[in-house]
Amino acid sequence: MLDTKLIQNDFEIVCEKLRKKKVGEEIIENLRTISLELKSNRALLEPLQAEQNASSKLFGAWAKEGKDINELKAKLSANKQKISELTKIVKNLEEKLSNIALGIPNLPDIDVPNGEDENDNVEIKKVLTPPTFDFTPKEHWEISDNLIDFERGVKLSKSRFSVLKNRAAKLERALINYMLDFNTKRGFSEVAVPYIVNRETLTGTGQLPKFEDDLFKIEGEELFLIPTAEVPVTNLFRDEIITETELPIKMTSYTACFRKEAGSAGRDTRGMIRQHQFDKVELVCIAKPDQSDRVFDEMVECASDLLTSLGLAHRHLMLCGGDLGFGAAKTIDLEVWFPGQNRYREISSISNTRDFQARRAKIRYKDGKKNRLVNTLNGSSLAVGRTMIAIMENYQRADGSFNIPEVLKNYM
RNA sequence: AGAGAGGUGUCCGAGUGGUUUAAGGAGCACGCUUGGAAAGCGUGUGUGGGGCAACUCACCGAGGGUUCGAAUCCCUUCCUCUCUGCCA
Repeated sequence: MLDTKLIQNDFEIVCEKLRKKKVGEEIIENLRTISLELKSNRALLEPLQAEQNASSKLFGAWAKEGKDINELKAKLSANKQKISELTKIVKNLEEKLSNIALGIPNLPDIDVPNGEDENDNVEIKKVLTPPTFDFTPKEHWEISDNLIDFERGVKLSKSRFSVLKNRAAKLERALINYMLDFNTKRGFSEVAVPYIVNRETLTGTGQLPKFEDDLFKIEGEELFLIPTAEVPVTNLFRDEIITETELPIKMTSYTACFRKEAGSAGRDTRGMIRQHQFDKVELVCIAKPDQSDRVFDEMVECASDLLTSLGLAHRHLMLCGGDLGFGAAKTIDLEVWFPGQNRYREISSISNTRDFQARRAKIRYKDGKKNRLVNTLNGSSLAVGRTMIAIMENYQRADGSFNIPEVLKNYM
């Protein structure tokens, strides 16, 4: 959520920044109008409430002394009417305001490049060189004939579900353990969290109210399957005031993730790239505003080094404004090389949301006497399924089998 | 799932219609004291909004209602605990 004071006072700057994210000015204008209207109505309401409070106190005293209270009572009744009318107006405006405010995306950082979509993302650097083959490299589903069972995944559930067998199942498990250990050594403490969360939790991180269609909802309950560990882990601190000395808090968490992939019909239907259920090891950090850039770099480095340690060639991309997610002020994607597809594909996405989620989720820290909003950051380290198929493709041999990276051998 | 009890600030906890303007305690911060610390004493200390400020409004799980006035009474709902049932 954006700071309504910022919208009231620096309207032009907010519009300018949101243009990068392709948000129309009418929405911001509307938000500003309502917030100003709310402010003026509150200014009318509050003196009435003050009077009501004071007079009601008098009422008690007078009644005790046996004074005549009929006139006072009439006055207070009339005042009560006015208060209830104004309260209705104020409540209504508050609701309107929050409905609009919760649907407006975060402002991008100044160094975020302009651009329409993923084609305008800016490559920052490449790490490692893609391997060369003396045969035509295959795609992962050609390599993994007996290891990933797509047909039975569909039988059990529906399309975009799969079953891992034997060495693939074991590799998946090895990767989760390896990733968690790697992150823990970098100072991220491990947490295990629920996979089913409520509406408040999803509103805190920004998935709701706007993106309900992307979520699996539990029938008959106000509960949803998590689309990423970012949701429960960030919300660990919802409605809390953190002691300043505890910051930054750096966490890592393995969870399954569930996404409807509502908008991606027809994309990546073949193979394991885009599934309704997938495993991911996530990094989540809570930091003071002046720490968050440093923490962001640490997270990018952690995920990138993890890929390097697995011998996987990858590149860093700075997302342009048009491709930036709803809550992100700044995002760096890591894309790993897939020889079978002959291209780089996303395997990690690291974002700084600044105080966008913190304002929604009311995550604050004590700065001397003042409570201030923290910055929250999240990033994958890494998407496990995609890492597994990247290993299959990059370590494949001519006979259709594949090797296991050296660092994983102790985990297999 | 059924029955009972309960949800008050960072924590514990008092509070069944009118100085609650949320007591008291712990913790925390600062000061005094001390060679230093502890203890002791003093002061400060909930959240959110408006205002340069004095100050002011709202908030006692959430949402409605009754009343001139609600933490307190009524309704709805969520959650926690205990017992019973079920279950890995």
